[in-house]
Amino acid sequence: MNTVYLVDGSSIFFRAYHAIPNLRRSDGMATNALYGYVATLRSLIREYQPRHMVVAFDRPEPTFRKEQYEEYKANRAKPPEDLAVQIPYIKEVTEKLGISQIEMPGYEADDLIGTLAVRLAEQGYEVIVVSGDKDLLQLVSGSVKVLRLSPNKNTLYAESDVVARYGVPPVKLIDVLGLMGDASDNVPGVPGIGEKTAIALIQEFGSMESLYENLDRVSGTKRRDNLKQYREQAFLSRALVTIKTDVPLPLENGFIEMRPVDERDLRRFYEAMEFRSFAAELTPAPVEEARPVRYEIIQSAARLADVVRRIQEQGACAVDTETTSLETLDARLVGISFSVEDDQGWYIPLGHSGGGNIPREDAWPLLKEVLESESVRKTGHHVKFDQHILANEGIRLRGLEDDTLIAAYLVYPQRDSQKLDDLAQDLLGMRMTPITDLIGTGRGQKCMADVAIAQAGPYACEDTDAAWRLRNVLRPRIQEYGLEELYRRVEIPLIQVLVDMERQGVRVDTEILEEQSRELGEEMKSLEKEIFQSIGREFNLNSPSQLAQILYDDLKVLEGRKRSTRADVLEKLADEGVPIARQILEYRHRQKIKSTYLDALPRMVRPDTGRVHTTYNQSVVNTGRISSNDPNLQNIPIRTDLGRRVRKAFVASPGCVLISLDYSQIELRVLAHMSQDPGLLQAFAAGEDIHARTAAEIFGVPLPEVTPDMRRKAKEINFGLNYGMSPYGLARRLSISTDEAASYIQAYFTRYPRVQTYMSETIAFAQQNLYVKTLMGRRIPTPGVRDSHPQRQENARRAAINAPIQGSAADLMKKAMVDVHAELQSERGRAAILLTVHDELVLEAVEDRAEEIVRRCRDRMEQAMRFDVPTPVETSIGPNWADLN
DNA sequence: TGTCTGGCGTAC
DNA sequence: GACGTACGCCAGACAT
Repeated sequence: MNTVYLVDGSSIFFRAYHAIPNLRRSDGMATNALYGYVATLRSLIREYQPRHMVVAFDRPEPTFRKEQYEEYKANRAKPPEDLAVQIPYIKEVTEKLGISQIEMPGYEADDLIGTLAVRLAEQGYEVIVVSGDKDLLQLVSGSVKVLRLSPNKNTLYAESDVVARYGVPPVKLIDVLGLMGDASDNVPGVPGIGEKTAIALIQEFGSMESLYENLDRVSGTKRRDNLKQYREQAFLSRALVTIKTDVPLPLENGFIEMRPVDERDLRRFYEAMEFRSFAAELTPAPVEEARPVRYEIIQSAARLADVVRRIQEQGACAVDTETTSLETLDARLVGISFSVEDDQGWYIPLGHSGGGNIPREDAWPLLKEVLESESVRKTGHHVKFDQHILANEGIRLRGLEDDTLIAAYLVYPQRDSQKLDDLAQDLLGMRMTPITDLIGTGRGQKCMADVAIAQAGPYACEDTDAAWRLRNVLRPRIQEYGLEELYRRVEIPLIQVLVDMERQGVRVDTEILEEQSRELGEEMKSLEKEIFQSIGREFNLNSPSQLAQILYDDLKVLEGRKRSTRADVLEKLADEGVPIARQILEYRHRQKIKSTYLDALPRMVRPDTGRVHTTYNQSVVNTGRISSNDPNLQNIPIRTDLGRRVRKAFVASPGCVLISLDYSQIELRVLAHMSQDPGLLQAFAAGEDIHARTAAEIFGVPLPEVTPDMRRKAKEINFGLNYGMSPYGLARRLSISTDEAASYIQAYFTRYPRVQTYMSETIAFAQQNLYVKTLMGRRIPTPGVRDSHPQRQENARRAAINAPIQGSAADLMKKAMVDVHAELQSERGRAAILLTVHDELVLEAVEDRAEEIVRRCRDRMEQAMRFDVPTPVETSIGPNWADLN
């Protein structure tokens, strides 16, 4: 039976606050309401094992009832401070318990519950409303029951129980309450009419309407007079106690499902709150060795042939490699493990130093039958790494179906660890052997090749066992969250694209870098000398704290508590006529370029190929972007001439050219599409200069009369839009007053009203769900949007505005990469993707193929996703990265 | 000697 | 302080 529990969170924690007199954390923070709330939910979960549950909360803002009746709840004191401090934690723990929560300004929890109850009952659910409050009994119907909690025993009210207790059916309760009033909410009712009389009257007349039509039949003069005199008040009271069942609630698919609990995270929370008994229950039971595992070490080619047959029969397996190191391009294969069932695994030793391996010539053909077969569907954790290892051995992994790292990144983006061990622990309750148990730590660390096979085998099998089981846990979630397309069509195929890009690398001319480094080194030396001379002593120019001492304490050209020496502060100082400020800036800029790029990059070039091979990370950036490290090739300078020269060292191979393909104004276009603002859509459809168009709109002049300065301002506004721009931020960027900046923003939103609507809807969604979504359904957590700290909440709101835009642009680029990669397969090595820099792809191609490749790849990029605006791609061809664009 | 944090600055 | 997302360098503090 599909039963959904709708919990009145506010009533539960208010009751807990009063029921539990004094409970505090050792730092003094009150935790009584929180404790009672958690205890209630825990017992609810333990007793009923619900699969669907939602908790609703009241909001602090006045509700529509207050508008109807000024005195509504006027008797309620402001919640005491030691209750208020607990509210954020109540929301936090609800999230951690895997329960969705809902609240909406202007409505009470009752109304949200009422609406959900009606809607879910229509969908065929059995609804159980959980509350300590009697008002909710009016919702009871054939498919809605109310569970009233009380310390001694919980009482479930079906329709007949309501009649038995109150003498009227649930729908008549509002009439009863309207007459008798509700002292706790300051609802007046009719004077002199209490519960007994109200029930009797409604039993006799059936409703308030019919009571008033037949007023002359009511006994007792005084009572009749009161009813007559307070007629309006009676109807108002009934309106006030009537729970709304038509609140406009956006209801996400899967919203009512209970999510799996991250026990480690929950335990940390309980520990922080000092709920020791709750925490203790979560401590993993001392490893249940009872679980029998069938892990086998494969010692002969004949047995390996059996294993291969078994995997082929199954048509799917988890796979993992053991290697000599973590250096993707240098590591060698030590062994491979496979799993095809829970608690099962095979380990195939191939490169252990002590012997006992299956000989290469026997193993490779058999392994390839599995690994290179499309029809054997593979699962792994962080498969990009294994693909590199196998590629190092000349094996190309095909038939990849699941990467549990990527799946977990999509399904649980809020987790702080997506490591296999942690996922297995938290999602499967499986405690895995740390690798350090095998190879040790620190200086004495061994290589996996030197670990005995008998030890390595079970360890390796655990990995595939865990990956196999995780796959089965994660798959339904991918489905349920509507992430199938993103996962199967984009993220999984992208893995191979990134493997190829990383292996390809990009050619870097170290001589160019070394020459520039020498040049900057000399300039820095003389700048340093000049600075020391004018100050009169030497110090470490690279040390912000020493520099602050000079500027704030010695020269006293700066003052303030923050003692910042940031570029914008020095910039201002230079404008005020302090010459060393400019010199320090010049020095800093050179130091940055030299240390981060000119000197660091040559060290990363592989001497055998003359190329650098970055690592792309597909599962770190919150918004879904890819990041790059070792080295980071996504922040190579371009803004200043000095920095831009670094790009001259990124060169094409002989006979080849570099190609740049970049999406123009992609984030603004995404914004146009997502907000559906007519002005923006039209401007992009018409192919206008978007900044000039924005300027014309904001400043109210015809397009031809837009001055360069107007356009510059409009450009900053467009830029700031993505970032949840504040008047202050814009004012600083444009060096204008905050008031002026505010008026520009105001003007913008007047001309592009849907943009503003879109932004407030995004924030409302984030506050409702604690995440936002991209066009492809990627979820981006926004945990801070309910933070009680105003600054932190403000920051989180800006992040929530930016996330769908940045994230949707990332979806697009990832899809485009998959498409472009497919397009280039026919070139058989004559062209390759080298770099991805968020809205730009850099390719390398043999010179005489370049023109055609540009054309084909541009088309693929422009068509990668359907948008309501064009997504044009700008292209260029050149001998090095500096000469592109 | 290694590891972590804060300040800073590069990219989109 | 004050507009989003990353990565990496350096100095300086601290642990080993």
